[in-house]
Amino acid sequence: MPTSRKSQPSIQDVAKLAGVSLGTVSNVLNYPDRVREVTVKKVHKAIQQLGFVRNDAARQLKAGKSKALGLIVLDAANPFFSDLASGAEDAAVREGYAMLVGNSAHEIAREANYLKMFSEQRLSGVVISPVDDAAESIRQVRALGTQAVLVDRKADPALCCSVSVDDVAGGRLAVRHLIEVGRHKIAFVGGPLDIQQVADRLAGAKEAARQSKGSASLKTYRAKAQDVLSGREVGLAILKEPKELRPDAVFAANDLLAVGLLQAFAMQNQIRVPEDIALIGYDDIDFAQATVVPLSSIKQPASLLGETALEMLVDEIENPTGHKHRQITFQPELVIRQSTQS
Amino acid sequence: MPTSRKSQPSIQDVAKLAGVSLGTVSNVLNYPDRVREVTVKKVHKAIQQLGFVRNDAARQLKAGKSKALGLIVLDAANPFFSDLASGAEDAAVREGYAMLVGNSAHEIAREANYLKMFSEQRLSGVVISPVDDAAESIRQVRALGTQAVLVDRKADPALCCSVSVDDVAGGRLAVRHLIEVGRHKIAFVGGPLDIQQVADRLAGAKEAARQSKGSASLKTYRAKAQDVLSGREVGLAILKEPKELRPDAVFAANDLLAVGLLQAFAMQNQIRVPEDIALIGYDDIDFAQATVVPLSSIKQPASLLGETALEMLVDEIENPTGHKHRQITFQPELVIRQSTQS
DNA sequence: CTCATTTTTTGAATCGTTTCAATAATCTAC
DNA sequence: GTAGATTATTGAAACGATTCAAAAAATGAG
Repeated sequence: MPTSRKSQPSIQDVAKLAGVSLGTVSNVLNYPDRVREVTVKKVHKAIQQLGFVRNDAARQLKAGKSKALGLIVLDAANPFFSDLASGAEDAAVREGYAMLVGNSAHEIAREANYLKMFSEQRLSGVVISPVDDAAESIRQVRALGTQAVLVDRKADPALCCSVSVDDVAGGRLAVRHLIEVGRHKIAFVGGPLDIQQVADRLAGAKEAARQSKGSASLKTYRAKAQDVLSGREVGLAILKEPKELRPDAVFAANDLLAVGLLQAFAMQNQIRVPEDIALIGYDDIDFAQATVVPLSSIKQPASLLGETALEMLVDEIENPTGHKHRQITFQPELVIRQSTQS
Repeated sequence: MPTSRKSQPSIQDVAKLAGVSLGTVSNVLNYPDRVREVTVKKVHKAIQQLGFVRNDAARQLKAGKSKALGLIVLDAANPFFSDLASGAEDAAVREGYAMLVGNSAHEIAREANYLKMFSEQRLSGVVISPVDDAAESIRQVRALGTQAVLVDRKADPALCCSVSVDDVAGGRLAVRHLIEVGRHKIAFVGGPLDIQQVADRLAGAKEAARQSKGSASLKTYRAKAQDVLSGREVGLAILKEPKELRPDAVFAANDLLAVGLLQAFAMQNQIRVPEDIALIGYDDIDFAQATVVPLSSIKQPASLLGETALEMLVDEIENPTGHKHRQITFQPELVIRQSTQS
């Protein structure tokens, strides 16, 4: 049986073989109880024989809309976002939707590209953790009747729903904890400050430092990106500083950075964690508790974020009248492990 | 400007507004140099004004095939597969294809569901790390003219291309290394043995043990799944054994399991790694070097696997005559870190 | 067996593109 | 100024499913 080169069978072919009209085949596929049982059987047999598979493009063209949802995440390699995605995916399947995932990798062009793709495919809705503030993109997508929900980022209530975590509170929690365990020279290590999440965490950190009434200082180290490698780079830079100038505590804007810092500190064996430098991360990814020194972290309910966002999206799609945009904000949670215990 | 409820503008509407025929609009979209520049401008203006977005369903219906590829991975939460996926995605973008990713989570039903979805969407091709041997599914997808390539699993050369890593060699490398550093009572910790990768790694491990001429024994611990949690469970089970019966080395079928084992050992502080038990994992994920005790591992070129698979797929699609199925096998590599150094 | 009612089945029209042969417009050379 | 060549534009047909009003078949009541 050579791979058949001829074009694939259509509903017409099935109808002919089964000896019924094409309308009937369509009914068998979509409303089986409108069709007599003998007929259903005949049609199924023909479908089997021809290896017929529904052409989704034709179906969607007629329907005008696809029963699929999109998700665009900032960084697919970050476990925080895989968790978020899997929460969203489970919810989508539960609600009877398929789900397409795109990875913008913090690049506006890639994000735009996915949005365009999703628009062209006439998806019913999109959950997006936006690179920038995305207001314009959202408005455009909306104009096409594609609903949108922001995740991991607060939205303008006039614009759309959003599900986020209070990053300012998270930053405050982290630094307040470092101060409580007796540290004074605190460093913040974070990626580009035009990432809203990073800026917010820094703002919270600054606030906590301010509230210490001068007992704690906060210095900022810029990381190139939000990954392990960048963390390691900053770690090596800190190692190069004279001992007395080094911070005695570091708050990393996410766990990947914290892991990188830890690697650098451990690699050279010159800085002990937490004795010389206490270290706290953000996200509480699964690996945080398995690191050289188990990592304290600020926990975000990643999977719940995805799930909630998806459910708001489905509500907006299925109940367009009477839907009101809501901004849900979860509170982060401090998880203390060895890296901040003296 | 309220979210317009009326149906979206079509190429017809654009044509009318621009005062040209619909064929011309189509040409502007697809073959701009066939159209006079003034006309192009008129049309673009109309597109802008109406906020026209191409309907992909209609386009695909006409084309009969979509310029998108699919990827189905076994476990999206495993960094090995995120790396593989990102390698594949980069290659896809480079070749001018879009890419849809599905996560089968080791469940045959989910895999089948994605395959069906992909078939209905008439994707040009699919890269799949199959749950089972997938021969039947592949044949079916093929019958529809969708090309397929297996990844992380060797395929029957008569069936399709595949890109994999020699897991037997990997298992051998791991156990041989454990023996070389002086261990004798070796344990293999792995998920269900009907996962081919696990079975192969075990086979390699057994072979290495056999070659030691009785100096090393191999005991197998079954893990429920291939994740951190299951690893921790097995770790706790090992902790419960009387000291003298415990293995002095463990080979975990992947790094997630190894991380879990490490957590269990460290948590109770009763087993020192590597002094009491040497530990080696598999995959060499990014986190392996950041664990409590940096983890020795067997490195697989994850991103390269994805990239290569995708390129074979594209070759098969764009050059169907003259394409010959190939089975590429990469060799794994031993990475020694502290967890196996006495 | 007939008429009324209900259940099945039919097939033309539709969705929004792309394609392509036919036509129109423009350019070139003399 | 015009025939001939070239370039630009046109619009009907096609892709394959779904829909729905109308026709046909089955069922029921008398």
